[in-house]
Amino acid sequence: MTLDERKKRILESIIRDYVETAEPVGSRAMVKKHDLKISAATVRNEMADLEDMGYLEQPHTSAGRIPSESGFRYYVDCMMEKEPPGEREYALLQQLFEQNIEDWEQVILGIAHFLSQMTRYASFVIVPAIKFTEFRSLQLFPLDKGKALLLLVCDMGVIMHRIISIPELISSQDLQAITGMFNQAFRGKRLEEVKRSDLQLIRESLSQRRKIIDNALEAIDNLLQNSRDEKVMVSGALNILNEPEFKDMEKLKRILNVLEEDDSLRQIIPGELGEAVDIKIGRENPLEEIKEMSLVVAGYKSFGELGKIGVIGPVRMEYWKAVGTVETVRDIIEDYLKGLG
Amino acid sequence: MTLDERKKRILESIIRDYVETAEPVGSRAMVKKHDLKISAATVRNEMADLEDMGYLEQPHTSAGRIPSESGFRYYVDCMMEKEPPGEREYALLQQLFEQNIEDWEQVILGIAHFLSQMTRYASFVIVPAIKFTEFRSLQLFPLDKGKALLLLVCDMGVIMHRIISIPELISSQDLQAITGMFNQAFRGKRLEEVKRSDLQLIRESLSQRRKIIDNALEAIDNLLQNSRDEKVMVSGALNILNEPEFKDMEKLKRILNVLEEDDSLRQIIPGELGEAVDIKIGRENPLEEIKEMSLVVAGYKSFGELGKIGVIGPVRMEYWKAVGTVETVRDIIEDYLKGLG
DNA sequence: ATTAGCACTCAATAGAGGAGAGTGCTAACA
DNA sequence: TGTTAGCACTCTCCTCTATTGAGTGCTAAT
Repeated sequence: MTLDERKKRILESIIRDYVETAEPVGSRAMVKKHDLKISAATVRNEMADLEDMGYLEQPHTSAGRIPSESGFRYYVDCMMEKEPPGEREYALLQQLFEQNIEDWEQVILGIAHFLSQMTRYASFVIVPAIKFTEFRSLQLFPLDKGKALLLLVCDMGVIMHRIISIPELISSQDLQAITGMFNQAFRGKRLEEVKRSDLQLIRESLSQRRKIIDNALEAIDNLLQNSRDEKVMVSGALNILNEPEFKDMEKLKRILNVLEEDDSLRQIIPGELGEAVDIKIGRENPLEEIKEMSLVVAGYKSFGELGKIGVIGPVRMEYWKAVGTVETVRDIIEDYLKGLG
Repeated sequence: MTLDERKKRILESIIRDYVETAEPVGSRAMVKKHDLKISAATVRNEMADLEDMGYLEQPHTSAGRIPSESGFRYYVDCMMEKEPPGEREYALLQQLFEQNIEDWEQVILGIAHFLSQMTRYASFVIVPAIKFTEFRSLQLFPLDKGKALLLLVCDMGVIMHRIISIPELISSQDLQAITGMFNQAFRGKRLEEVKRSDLQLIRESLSQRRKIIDNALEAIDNLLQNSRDEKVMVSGALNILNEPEFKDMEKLKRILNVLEEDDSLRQIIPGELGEAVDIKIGRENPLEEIKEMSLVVAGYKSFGELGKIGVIGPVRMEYWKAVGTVETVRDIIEDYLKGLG
């Protein structure tokens, strides 16, 4: 279904006006504003056609037209030109990486912040679980009062620690022996491979130091459990307060609640993502709560896993800007991660 | 300024009704509801008195009365009976501590969550900086490619780490020597005492390994910087969406923004706190943005430092419940921390 | 000191009328 | 045949005007 040039121009004008003002667009006002070289009556005819095709709709008989979700979809698929961030913003983003190279957490936060600042929509960053990093070494440090620090070092700069209990009167040789045992067993394995079954194996082979090993194993299991979860970060959720379509309290509450809860958010975002930026408009979203919102998501490869970034805003979204920004940020992230590996 | 029994009863009835319904309370309806043994006319007279005293006010001539901020203040100071959480909730709270003993972060989050769930207001927890913990030991582990893990262990279970660069060809003896140096210099000191000047001292005394020491010092400095900041956690900010007084978008935005930004929040909360729970009602708050809200805060001692927990809600607050809950949670936290020290 | 009675006030609600923006249709035009 | 001007019509939004009703303050009686 392809539109002739004039219909396209009209559709685009309506979309741009509507996205800007959130008001239905009338034929006369539009002709004036966009300086189209045709009369309002002609535009009305074209609008009627576009409405028949399902790309426009009328809130009521005597109002202007607004783009339907199919209208936005057509625009996004066949007409849209992405609008990446400008020089200055781009520089700002890169700076983010340079400044906080040591602190990946900070970088992630910065990315989310940048996305929401740039687009004025809510943004999210999902960092995949780190189960694919490789185990490097394990250390036990005695602390005081029968406690020890268990330190788990992996590659990719992943380091985790826990405090465990140990018998008060254990020799440092014993401790070293146990440490060696663990290292032997785990060396070179991926974290996801270190399953309970492996842990069980060690437990059996070293029965004389059962207590301390049990504790250590439990701590490790716990750490792995944690690292198996992906991390979700949201920024700028309050931006939706500015959108007139959400002036209704109930709607607002529902949406903010979804954005606040990591689990609901995870459900919203598509599981699989291709190379291209993925766009879900309104009812294309599977979840009831956000059937009035649009989602712009991109996936990034992080140590072989799939991470996701994106923005979430009203259907009346500046898709050109959102897509341009999300895509740019994704590319920068991937470059950065490539540099690390 | 003390009120006679009847005036107190009337004031309390008005406060209870108003807190529940958010509507001005009229004489007739009140008499009926609370089954007071006096006539509406009498109540009207008393109300007029209470209004003269400044404890009540009228939105307009022909509306009922609502409690003024002074009215709430009088109630809170002279009449209120705290209402601590019930058995079940109390048990829930204690469970929180038992389950997550290893992960203080989790506990804090749980506390904030509990507070906001119980009271239905926004809650916050401020965890003081850990500058008063004592340095215990420092370790350097070589990782690959000229990198090492710097591990800083303090008492109270505080552990921090950073990755630093080291020369690729350094012997493990050298590394140990350097580690020993650091440990010597820092042992037993409080983190806040480890100032840049100390770091400078070490730097000079070991000039031959300048590069690695510089890196280590920078990392330590960085870590200390981080740990010097108190942590702020907010939960249930969206609860204010339910309060009818904030149905105005602009007001809502201002308040949510304050709750979202750690720094603004810090400014809101009183710096010094005594034993008792502190209550700030409406305009008693110094900051413009929350002059329409009330604050219930309690301080807790954490390793000699002052932490804070509390809730923030509309002036029309269930103070009895808020105070009871905050106080109970504070006590439990202090008990728990005492057990740790 | 308390209460019943009554006139008065004022916000909230509903309805009516008018203005304005926009449409669809028809007929004229290039 | 595509485009345009003209016009009647539609429908929301705004304003203006009762009307209602909860609540008060005052007065006089108990």
